[in-house]
This record gives sequence, structure tokens and C-alpha cells, in this order.
Amino acid sequence: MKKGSISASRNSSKADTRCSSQEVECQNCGLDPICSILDYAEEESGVPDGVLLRRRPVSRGETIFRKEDPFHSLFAVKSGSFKTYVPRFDHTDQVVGFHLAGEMLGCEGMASEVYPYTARALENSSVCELRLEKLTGAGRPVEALQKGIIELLGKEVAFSHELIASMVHQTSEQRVAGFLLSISSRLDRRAMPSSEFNMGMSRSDIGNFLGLAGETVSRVLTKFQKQGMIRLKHKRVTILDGAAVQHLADGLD
Amino acid sequence: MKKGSISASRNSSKADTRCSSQEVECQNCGLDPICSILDYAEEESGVPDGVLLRRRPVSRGETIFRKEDPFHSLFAVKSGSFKTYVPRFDHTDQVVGFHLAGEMLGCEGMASEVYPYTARALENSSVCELRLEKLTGAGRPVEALQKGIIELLGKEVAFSHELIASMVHQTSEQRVAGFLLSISSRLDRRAMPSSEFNMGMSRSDIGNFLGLAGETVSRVLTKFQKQGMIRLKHKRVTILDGAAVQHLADGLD
DNA sequence: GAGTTTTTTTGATCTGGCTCAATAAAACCA
DNA sequence: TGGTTTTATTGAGCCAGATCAAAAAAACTC
Repeated sequence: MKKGSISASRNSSKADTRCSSQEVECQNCGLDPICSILDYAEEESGVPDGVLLRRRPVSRGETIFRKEDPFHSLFAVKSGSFKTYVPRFDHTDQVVGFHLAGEMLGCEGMASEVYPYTARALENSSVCELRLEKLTGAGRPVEALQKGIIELLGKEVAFSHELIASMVHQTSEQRVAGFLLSISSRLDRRAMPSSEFNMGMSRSDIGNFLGLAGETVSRVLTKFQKQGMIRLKHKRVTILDGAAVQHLADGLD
Repeated sequence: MKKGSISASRNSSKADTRCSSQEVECQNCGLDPICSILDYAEEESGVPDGVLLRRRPVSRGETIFRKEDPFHSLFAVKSGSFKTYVPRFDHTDQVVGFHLAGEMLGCEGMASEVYPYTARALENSSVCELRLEKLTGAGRPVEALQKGIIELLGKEVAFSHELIASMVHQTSEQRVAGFLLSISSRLDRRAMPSSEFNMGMSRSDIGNFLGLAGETVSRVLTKFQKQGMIRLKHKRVTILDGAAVQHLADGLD
């Protein structure tokens, strides 16, 4: 059984050349537990290339699925970033998450048969698409695959709970500090540069997600910079004093 | 293949007699998709009574598992209610959810091997406990079971997202209105009385969960009563004008 | 690369909900 | 049952963060 997943071994030559941001390695990708199983399965039964797992570029502003679309695929972000959001009755949108390189997109649709939110690229990106409806046939290691999916969903639930727990009570500074750390640690987990990174999302996207006005996010980031905790250059953030940011996020001042 | 699940057919005589609140029917219970599979499995292989699935009473204030306990079982609330919470660094607790009759408890621990929060009974209650470590043996319909778990987790994720989406931006009145509707619809889903019910949790538990001060919850509930939308009698709530509550929760005024 | 649009920054004002505090009402318990 | 503890209600004052507004900076477009 070879080590790399099929997306790496077969599709890497098709990488999106427009995209300047760094690409996550397959062994650091959120799909890997599933992808690796497929890799094995493929060797066993000879799945046609590109049917199960497809790599493709996504331009800034493009959506890969919309709320209420019938569920068909899981996605992994290979490069770039996405925001997920749901429309509100007042015709504004509520951002429910950001998805960075190496992270999953769409697994919440597995149970309900439709995607529960719209996913839109924040910059030129690329994704791996895993078409799940092709997986129900015989001869597949369904049990192992399901185990991988359970693991993914479990983590997602745990993460959501953490988010709820933390977010509701925090001040604006705690929220923004926590947000920076969240991005940083998520990049770190995927072996991407984590102390200097691009935030593809706008200030108001961040504010919307954190339950703050965009102006407040701007003010807080400026304040952090003045205090020497971070350096700001447009959308590029450098964390200069991670311990101080952590301290703030924890509400210890 | 018989219809009812084993918890109903075998354990109903052991019901907790101290508990005055109504009990959810097995076919309306969150464990049912899994429970029914077990039922079938049992007929196939003859599992000893009470090993896999155990019914037991839980007194007010008692915990059924604590944060960081090793994961061993899924629980379904048969009667009564629970709160789940995590400790915060400042020695206060953060309530992350309430679990009513018919709802699941503990599934978030499946992935991480430990329970990610503590579950405490808000009143005298009873639960069905499904010991999952006994399920890994051969001869079980693991695939079907996993499918049930995936479904449960998927719903949980979708619910959390909804919660995040709605909560962060809402006013205190929207939050409280939404909270009342959430309880009502969850009771309705399990075929329990849904326009008049007991809220086992305290005002400050609700406030903690919603990100409000207990005093604010109290003020808002009183206001709702003065407006004739609800009737309050201690912990007992009657929804008199559901449409108005819904209207408020949606922020349409 | 100039003109247009969008996003960000910064300032001034205002308000929803928190905090502190004091009763009042329930729940608990011997 | 009466006394104790916990929980809920109600009031007064204050502040974090929203909103409105306007200028500055980036980001697109042709």
C-alpha cells in the first residue's frame, strides 16, 4: 500500500497556476483519512481516474455549492480560502465559518442530503472534490470510510461547541485575538506558515462572523498593532507577540 | 423483525417512579435509529439483556459524565432534562446546551475518545445508556450503526451552525424568544406537549447559554408576559401567541 | 495609469444590556 | 412547619460597542 493519496500522486500537475498562495500537502489535508482509504480502495478495484476524486481551481468570488443544493460531494481546500454563509431574512448574510487550506467543506450536508450553507472562494483557490454518491457500490471499504467521516464530524461538533462557548461572552478584543489565534493554529496544524499569513476575508466578514461591526474589528486590529502585538499590512498579518495575543484572548489582563 | 426497540420492550417496567415529568416514547427518541438496529442485532445474535442498553434514573444535580472522562456510552434522555457545560478559566461554567426528553447526550465524545463537557440533570430524570465499546465485536451490523451515528452527528453540526449564525447578532428579546421556540419545537418533534412546558433550567443558566445576564432574561420574560405573548408561573411557561414570539425571534417589529 | 468602486480607518454620538444592589418569592430541609 | 438558602424580580447608573458620517487607502477596470 503506497503512502500518498491519489489526489497528490495523480493530480498535482493540474495545480492552479493563477493561485499564488501556498498549497497544503496531501498528508496535511483534512480529507486525508478518507482520501487514503480511497487510495487503497483504488488499488484494490481500479477506479477510473478523476471520477471519485477531482482536483479543480476556483476563482475568487465563485461558489462551489449553495445552500439547499443537493449534497453530492465533500471538498477539501487545497489552496486559498473560502467563507461559508447563510442568508438572513433581512437580505444580509451571516458568515458561519472560514475554511483554510487543508480544511474540509460540505460534510454537514451528508446527513441532511442538502448543503446547509453557501461556500464562496475568498481568493483564487483550488479544491479536491470527493464525489460521495459513487461510493455506495459494493467492494468498497465502507466501514473504514464511515469511521473517517464520523471522526471528521465529531471534530466539527467539538469545534462548534468551543466556538459557541467562547464567543458569546467575550469582549471585542478577546474575539479578535481569538480569531487571529484560530487562523494561526489552523495553518500550523496543516504545516503552513502560521505567524505571518493573509486574511482573505474583509473586516466586515470577520465582524459578521464574530458578531461585531466591521469598524470595531478595524479599531481592535489597529490597537493591537499600536501595542506591538501584531504587524498589519493590508490583509497581511504578522503575529509578533503570540503570547500577548493568547493572554488577551484568554481575558487575562 | 419486531417493531419496538429493546429499551421499550424490556426496560419500561424499570421506569423511574420519582420522576413526574412525561416520558418520551421510544419511537420518538433520538437514539431510535441506533436503538432499532441493535434491536435487530439482538435477535440475530442474542445479546444478554441490559449489557448494551441500560435504563436508569438520574437524580437532580447528578452528573452522568464529566468533561475529560473517557468516552464509553451514548445516552438518550428518556424523561427530565440535562444541561451540558464546560468550566472556564475564571472558575465559572459555560453552558453549551440543554438536552430534553428524547434527545441524545455524549455523541461528541465519540471522535475524541473523551467527553468534551459535563452533563448534569436539571431535575429528576431517566436515561437510556448505550455502551458503545461492546459494539466493536464481530457479527454486528457495524455499517448500519455507523450510518445512524453519522446522521446524528450531522444533525448536531447543522444545529450548532444555526445556533452560531443566529445567536451572535441578536438582541436579548430575539434570543429569549428564539430560546422559547427552540424548546417548544424540540418538544413537539418528540411528540411532547409543546405550548406549555417546564423550563428545568434557572434564569442564569439560560442567560449563560444565551450570552445574557440572568437579570436580562428575567426582564425579557416579564415583558413578554406583560405583552400577553406568554404566561409565566415560576418555571412553567405557556406560549399564548406563538406567532408573535416567532415574529419577535425573527426580528420583525 | 487615470478614474471608478470598494474597503478601511478614524471620529462623534447614542443605546442595549451589564453590573451592583435591594427585595421578594420559591425551594429546600430538619 | 418555620427557618434557611437559593433563585427571581425590579431599579439605577454606566460603559462597550453599534451606528452614522466622512476621509483615506486599496483594489479593480478599461
